[in-house]
Amino acid sequence: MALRKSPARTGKKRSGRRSAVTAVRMPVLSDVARQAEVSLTTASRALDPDNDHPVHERTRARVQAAAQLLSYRPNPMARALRTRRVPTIAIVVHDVSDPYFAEVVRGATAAASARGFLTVVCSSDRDPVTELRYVEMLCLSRASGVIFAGGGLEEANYRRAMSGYARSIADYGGAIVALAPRAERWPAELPDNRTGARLVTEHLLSLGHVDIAMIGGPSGVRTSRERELGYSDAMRRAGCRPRIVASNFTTAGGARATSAILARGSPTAIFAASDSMALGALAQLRVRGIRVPEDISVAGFDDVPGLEFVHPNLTTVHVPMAELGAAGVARLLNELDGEPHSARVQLHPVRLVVRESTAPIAIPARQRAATESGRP
Amino acid sequence: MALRKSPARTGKKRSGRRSAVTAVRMPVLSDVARQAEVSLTTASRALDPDNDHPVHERTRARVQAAAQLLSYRPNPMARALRTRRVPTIAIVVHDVSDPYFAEVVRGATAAASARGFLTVVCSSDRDPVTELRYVEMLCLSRASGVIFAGGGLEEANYRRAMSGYARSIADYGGAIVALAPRAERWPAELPDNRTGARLVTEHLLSLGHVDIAMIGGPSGVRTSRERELGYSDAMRRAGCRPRIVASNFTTAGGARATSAILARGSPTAIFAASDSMALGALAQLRVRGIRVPEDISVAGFDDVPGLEFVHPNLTTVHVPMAELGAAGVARLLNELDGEPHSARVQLHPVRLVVRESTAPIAIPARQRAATESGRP
DNA sequence: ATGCACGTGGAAATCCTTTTCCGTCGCCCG
DNA sequence: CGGGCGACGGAAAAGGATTTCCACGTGCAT
Repeated sequence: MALRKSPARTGKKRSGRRSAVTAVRMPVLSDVARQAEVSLTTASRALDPDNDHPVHERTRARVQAAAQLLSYRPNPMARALRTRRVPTIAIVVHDVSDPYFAEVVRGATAAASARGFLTVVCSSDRDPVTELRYVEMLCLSRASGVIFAGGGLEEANYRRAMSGYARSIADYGGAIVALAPRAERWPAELPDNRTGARLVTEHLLSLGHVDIAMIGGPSGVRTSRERELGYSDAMRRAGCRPRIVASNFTTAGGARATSAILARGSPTAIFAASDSMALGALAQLRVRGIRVPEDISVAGFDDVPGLEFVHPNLTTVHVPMAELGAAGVARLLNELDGEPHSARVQLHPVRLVVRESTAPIAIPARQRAATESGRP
Repeated sequence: MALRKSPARTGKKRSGRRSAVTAVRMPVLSDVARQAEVSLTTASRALDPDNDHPVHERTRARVQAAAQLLSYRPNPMARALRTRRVPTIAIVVHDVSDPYFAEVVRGATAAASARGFLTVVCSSDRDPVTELRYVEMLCLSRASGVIFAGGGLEEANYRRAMSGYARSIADYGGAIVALAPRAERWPAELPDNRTGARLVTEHLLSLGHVDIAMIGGPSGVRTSRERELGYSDAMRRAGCRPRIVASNFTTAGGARATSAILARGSPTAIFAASDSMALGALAQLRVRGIRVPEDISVAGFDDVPGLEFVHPNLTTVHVPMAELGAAGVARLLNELDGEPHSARVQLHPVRLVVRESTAPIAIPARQRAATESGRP
């Protein structure tokens, strides 16, 4: 927990370097007030639409004209100091270059910027310490809200620290929203992971597959668990035995997991808990000369952008990533405004997208016999 | 240019919601001063390693102990108000979900966070208006520095507005760094685009290709121009006629450009000015049943992560994206510290990465005859 | 006429840190 | 011994907006 003191040097060494031609000083509120011949107070009130103190319409117009004339913009730092909150929304992701998070971030920043909020993207690179450091920074700088795009850890120290920060954020009036299932009981906008996994699995089952292996996410991550649950449910309901090997949501991990699966007997279908891993599976199968979908069907999860350019086009579950990000921002703003909140967790529907990588099972006689007798 | 007034509502409506158990107020500097029995001034000086005012070692120790005891952290907003600068670095990209920018951002955020800076990622979605809006926000909030990861526009209004903001940033002591070639004469850390393009082209030429088409970037973007120049140079030096169709750096654009190229006669090799576009080319060639590299060789540019999982593995030019981001941060911090700056533009070497998508030309007799007689 | 409410506007406190300017003390030197 | 200087510490201003009181008039009711 020992954090570095305050490492951010603000470049104070060089103080005399500003451009020679002294630019006209940016106007401040008092300039506006003087120009409009009112007091600071009135100027502030006239310019703040949310302020409910009555200001005569004539006065307000005068002030606004003055502000316009001087092209005044309030100083965000002074405002932040006084209101004890900065109008920025932070998005904490595990990895910016993961296309899933990239999409979420895209949706969130667009929504935030449309409402005049800057967004800070913090990428923890899947390191809990880095993540906690970020969250502390955010606490200190009084970010209006924090959106956790990725799941949390179950580890005790992590959870304790995180709940401390969460309390502190709530104390100063900030809000928190999660976009992935977490142990903490925060407001959440979540994809319907379980249903999605059930849908893919049922799709594969309906194609005649029985031996369907799953590449799961890291254990201890709830998203993994939910997707695995959906898969297991469907499998068991169909009377098939689930078979999961854990991986880490990366393409390389997907490739490795595929090797592991093949080492223990080739299934006829592989369901990866994320598209990245499915891509790894595809690559691994190709180097082994196993055809998809002729020999093995492959399905992913997420429907990250660009999938239409991989071959074969991946069957997957569409998760509305950008929409999730935008919903997170909207939710955050609602919470900040103290509006009567909807249900704590809001589930976003997902849908199965069948493309080329899944096909009806080609049943060699040998294998049919095996599956029929193999389950007494 | 008309920007919305000050849309960031800071949630003032709900003011009485803070948690019932009044959390212990975060300690402020005066608490530390009282605890250590020194004045505010001394406390501030004792805690600031950069301050050169002498403080007795004993006093400093006492203050630091007090700060430790109270677990004091300076309030970033008050500090920012006073120093007129916030310790955040903004990275302006065209598109967060573009893997090229994602990598740059990853490198930059890692470097920045290691130095205690938060990074703001601003994604303009290739819209100049959005980009300008962001830059204005950054100006107002006095970001220490702005890194432009993408290129700028040549359009007059854009350039005028941008140079205004740049001046304003310089005025308050902020710094600007570019990671792509721009018209503005800012400090820059750039990939050696021209050499890279020359290298790929020479590679293709050395494989016997003569009819090499290039998929370029948008015209008016300097990165496009440089890469096109490297290609044209090499082509002309080899006595071959360059042939460029402009696209937009996206995968879809690459696919479209490929169609356009094929419509005007099939080359034996295609060089795309970015990997995204090369991926589009690969996809397009596949749907047309054209084999890579047997029928047509394809090369890209950037070496974005994950390329090892596409088939065939793409020959490309490796651009050190994360390194570029990190270098940008380092450069920015140097500028802020007013250190004697190195050359204004620092070129980062790139290197050719030959993989599977390029191969020696398979010369049908017909074609050889054509190329030999076709150029008198 | 006195009191009260209301609409309007202002003075000053507040947020918290950094920095400028000054004062004190001890010590050395001419 | 007076003056100057260096080391150290403090009071107060600055930074710019928001917000809490308070004041002043006007109109109305008592």
